Amino acid sequence: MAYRETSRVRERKQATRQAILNNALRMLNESGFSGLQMAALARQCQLATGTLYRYFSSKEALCTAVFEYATDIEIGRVAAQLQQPQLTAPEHIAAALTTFAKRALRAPIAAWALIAEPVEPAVNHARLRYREQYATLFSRAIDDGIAQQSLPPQNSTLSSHALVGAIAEALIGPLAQQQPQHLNQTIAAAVQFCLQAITAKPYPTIFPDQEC
Amino acid sequence: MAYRETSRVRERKQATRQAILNNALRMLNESGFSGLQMAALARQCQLATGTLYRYFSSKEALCTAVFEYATDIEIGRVAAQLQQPQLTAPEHIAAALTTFAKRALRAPIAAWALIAEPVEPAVNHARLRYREQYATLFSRAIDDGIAQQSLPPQNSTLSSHALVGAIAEALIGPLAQQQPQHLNQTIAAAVQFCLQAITAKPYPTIFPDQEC
DNA sequence: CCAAGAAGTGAACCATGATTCAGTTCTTAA
DNA sequence: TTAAGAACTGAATCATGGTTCACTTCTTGG
Repeated sequence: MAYRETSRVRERKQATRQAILNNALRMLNESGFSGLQMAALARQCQLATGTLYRYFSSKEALCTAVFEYATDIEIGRVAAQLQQPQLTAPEHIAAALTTFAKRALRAPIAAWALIAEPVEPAVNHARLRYREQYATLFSRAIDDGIAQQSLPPQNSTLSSHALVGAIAEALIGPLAQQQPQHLNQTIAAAVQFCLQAITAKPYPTIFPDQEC
Repeated sequence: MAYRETSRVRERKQATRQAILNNALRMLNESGFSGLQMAALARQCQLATGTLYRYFSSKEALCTAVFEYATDIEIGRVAAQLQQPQLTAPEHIAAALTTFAKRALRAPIAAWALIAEPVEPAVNHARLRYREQYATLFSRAIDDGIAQQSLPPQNSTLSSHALVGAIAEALIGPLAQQQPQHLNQTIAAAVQFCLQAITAKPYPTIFPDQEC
């Protein structure tokens, strides 16, 4: 035997892998998963198509990796807001939602790709984990608030999902096309909407038992 | 000349067109737009593939028509709840959100297709109209509530989008997998969340001016 | 320097699924 | 009954885009 992988090679491969992910993330920002094509990606990376398959066994695997890579970044930013010392739970949540919203507006296509674009089953598992992570982050913050009595008792899991949904829909959809100078107000209003939902005293349950 | 379209033929064509839409809607319910394939649809309709193209110029046109057909049904149901006499605005909205939620849970794939599945540009225009219609319905109801003082002043457009987003995310995502016997409670909780958001007295604006 | 083993290449291949079109069948008015 | 004009058919065609693989180039221990 005459060849054995050395650390120099290992690092170069690691760098290539990272470059692939970075380029894929850029493409994700430009056109979502559906615009992420193997041939185009290879060109971006100055690699041959086949080479991509030495790093990822399939497009699905690549997408999953990109998804997780992007996710880790996003989740990290939001988590950081929730960990600032000296803030109450509502303040934490307001800060986190604002970060979520600002980042989503800055990279709307990627945000949509992470949140809503339908993808292969394997990528969808990654998405479920992503949502789960958000849900966990927010629901933990809500539970903290309940414990320290800065928030009223509530189903924190449901609230956390609803929070993310409200922000996402309010910002990603048609409203996101509006003038940039109004965006901050829109974000503030959406955050306010969310805070009202979680801080208000329980609204008497209305459950019209209609058929539908 | 010996042939001229008669009303009998016109009606038969109309029926065929409707049958295509109905079958397409059923397929949409089973597997979303991505599972809506021309050959399979033709088989369902007992027609040849080519015949579909006599009724719709392309798959995109067909999808758009199906989208609008499905949309009209959904919007109609929600609108009906908002028009019940003798109810206050919060009651109207609770009823409408409940209907929205129940229907979404009964046909989750179609709901996801209408709300989130990425589609051709033309279909996307239809989706924007769809969201716009929802937004209009709810924002009008909110405006009514503000006028009759059953709701506090607020940005009704934003609130309406956030309402739909909160319900959709709370119900379409992971939560929808839960046991059916808990669904009603989940719906009630999500509706309560929404009502708290729109009925609460304004929460002092927090707008952390962080970078993100 | 050499040979073994990897990594890299990209044109060819393949799968999927929309679209077409030449031929067939149906409908109608004369 | 007949012929003009539609409507219908479905196999063939086309487009897209992921995946493969025979071949070339690089890396490394001896």
